[in-house]
Amino acid sequence: MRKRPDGTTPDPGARRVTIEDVADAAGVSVATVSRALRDLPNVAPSTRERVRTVADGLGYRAHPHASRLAAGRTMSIGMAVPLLGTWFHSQVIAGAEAVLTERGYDLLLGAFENEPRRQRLLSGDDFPARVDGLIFVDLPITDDEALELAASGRHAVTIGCQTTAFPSVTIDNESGAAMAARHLLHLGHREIGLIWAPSETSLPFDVPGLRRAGYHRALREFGLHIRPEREVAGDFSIDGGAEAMSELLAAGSPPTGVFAISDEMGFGALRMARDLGLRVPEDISIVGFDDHEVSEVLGLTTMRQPVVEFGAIAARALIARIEGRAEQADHVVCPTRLVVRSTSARLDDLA
Amino acid sequence: MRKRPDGTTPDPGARRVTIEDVADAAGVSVATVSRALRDLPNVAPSTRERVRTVADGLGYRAHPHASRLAAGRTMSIGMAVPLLGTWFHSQVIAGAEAVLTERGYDLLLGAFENEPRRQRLLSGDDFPARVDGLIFVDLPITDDEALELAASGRHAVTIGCQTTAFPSVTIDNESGAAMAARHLLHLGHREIGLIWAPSETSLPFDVPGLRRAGYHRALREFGLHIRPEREVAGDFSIDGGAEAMSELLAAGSPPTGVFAISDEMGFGALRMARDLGLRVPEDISIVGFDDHEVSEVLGLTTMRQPVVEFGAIAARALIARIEGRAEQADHVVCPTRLVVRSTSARLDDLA
DNA sequence: GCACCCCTCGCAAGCGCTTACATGGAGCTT
DNA sequence: AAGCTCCATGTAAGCGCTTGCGAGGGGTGC
Repeated sequence: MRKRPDGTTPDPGARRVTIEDVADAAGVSVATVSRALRDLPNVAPSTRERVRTVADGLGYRAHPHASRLAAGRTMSIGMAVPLLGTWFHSQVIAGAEAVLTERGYDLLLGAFENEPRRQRLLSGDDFPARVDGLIFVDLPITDDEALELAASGRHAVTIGCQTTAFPSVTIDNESGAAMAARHLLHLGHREIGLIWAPSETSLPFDVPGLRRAGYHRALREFGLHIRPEREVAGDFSIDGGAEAMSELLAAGSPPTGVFAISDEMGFGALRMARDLGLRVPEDISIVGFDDHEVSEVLGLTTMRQPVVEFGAIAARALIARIEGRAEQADHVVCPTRLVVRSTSARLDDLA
Repeated sequence: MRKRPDGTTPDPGARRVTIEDVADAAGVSVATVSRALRDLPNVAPSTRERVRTVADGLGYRAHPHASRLAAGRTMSIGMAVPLLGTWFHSQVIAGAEAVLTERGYDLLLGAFENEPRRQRLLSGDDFPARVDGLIFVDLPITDDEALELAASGRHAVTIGCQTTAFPSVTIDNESGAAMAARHLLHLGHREIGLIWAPSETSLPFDVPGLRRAGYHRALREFGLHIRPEREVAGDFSIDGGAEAMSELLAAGSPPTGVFAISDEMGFGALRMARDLGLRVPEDISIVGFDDHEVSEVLGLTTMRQPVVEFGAIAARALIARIEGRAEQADHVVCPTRLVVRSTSARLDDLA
């Protein structure tokens, strides 16, 4: 049994194999073991091989916290999302996880549903301190906050928003939304409602705001003017979409087409329209944004965005930064694409 | 500037406030700081207060890896799920995260889409070594594996399956499924198809197998006999459900009611039925299992299970174990409940 | 055959925190 | 007033790994 300086005897069951055990068994120093196992130079091939064999035989694995402490690297990255459990964020997380795991990084997850938690995730000495890098998903972060974080030596990548301090992966929300609205316009619709969400922030990358701007752009292109009563903001959810739809339909002259800035809101809108006795698309057309996996089932016309890719691209860019390569473009803008299904139809087809 | 034994000068920007800085500033030893900040006994109230103030002023936070190394605790728990990005698992994760965060634990996420990764998540010296406890979601784990993990001093809770070694949170899959099938039977259906998934394992808590058994039980209760050609196993996904449905409908005498063992498979079944020109529920009834958030939109009749709760209950039980309390019941079986919507109707109503 | 290199490897000082044990003074007991 | 107990602190040895520095040894060039 291994002696310990403090004289205690470690629990035999719980004792883990340490680098020292490997060193003893291989007849070399711990330093050599460390170097051999991590493919560092200056280790004779034969030694490296022997150490590897011994380590495998003993089932040795470096104690994560110890190596992290000593090396200053954690081999884990932190991911901050506004909400866990939503389709969009799950997909992004899944995309990132696949890449991270493959590269040997662990994924530490955090949600910032309130301001204290947001602070914590941004506070250089807390959450960011325990990981090698961060992926912020739709995190409202000012340029100053980002610069401060960067100045303290942290690596990060943002998804869905953009700062000057870090790489980002986004889509062109405005163009995408314009394309969605144009789809309705091309189908002959002129009374087009918007279901969006309140802009939570005044930051320049406010997603709902950008999509609304795209909708405006398309309307203007067709010489229509913006009618505020045609725009209803709701909760970014199915129920939010349903409520917004009901409000939209309660108006004097209800729209013949509706653009919902997320598929989930679109789902709610669809349900509400049908609950109110409208046929979709015969009486009203609905277009969403995301291409949620269920959209196909519902036949929802939508703008597809490569959600899983967001996570994967961000993870790759982050790792590249951490490992000192900066191969990736700083700001990746992913393509979006209209997927026409059965919730949108020509105005002429109206009964 | 703080001197370092090795003579180097740390990057001023990156230097973090250490416990030593606090000790110096407060005029006490690091030991006292450590004790004061962690509410350990044997610290004079006045000292504790002073240390706290100084620490706050300096913005001190214990370096996570250092304290973990020294204390042996990580204040983080690991969660292993088969897949990231599915609705079910996202919900479970969300439920766990909320509890964990509130209690100050971090969430380390891992997926075990293949066997090497499963091994890694179970290997006492790897993933489990870096956390204080584990939550396994639908992880195929044998009793032996669980006992071995427990013997090496690890804490864990399983969701969706059960071992003798750890607490668990599950539902009564068989009864739930029987209830779903009975719903169709009560509506007068006698030709009932099953869309299930291949049992990946021979473990006793095989979910698809249990749900299938429940379906069998209900049929038997009604004096019907099991017809293997009425059971199609598919991928646990929308497309899997669609394919299974198409196979079911291709048979000579198609069923008038179908029980899909997950809502997502139910979605696919629904889509396929409609694509093939069938009206639901007029021509065929469909019942799912889960109560996915989109099920309401689609009107899918289903068995609801408290998915978010799974995560929350597991997290609480795990923390109780870790912190030496064992207040929670060992094996929690959550209730399920039939939610009748519009995809199921009386057989009489058939045209 | 000698000086010089380069390579492999060991030594030991950390990384920042926790904690067993030692210390010393204040307050009590008798 | 001597002897104890108890509590607040300090001291220092780890936790297990990484890494700068130096040492020794075999090769190479002239």
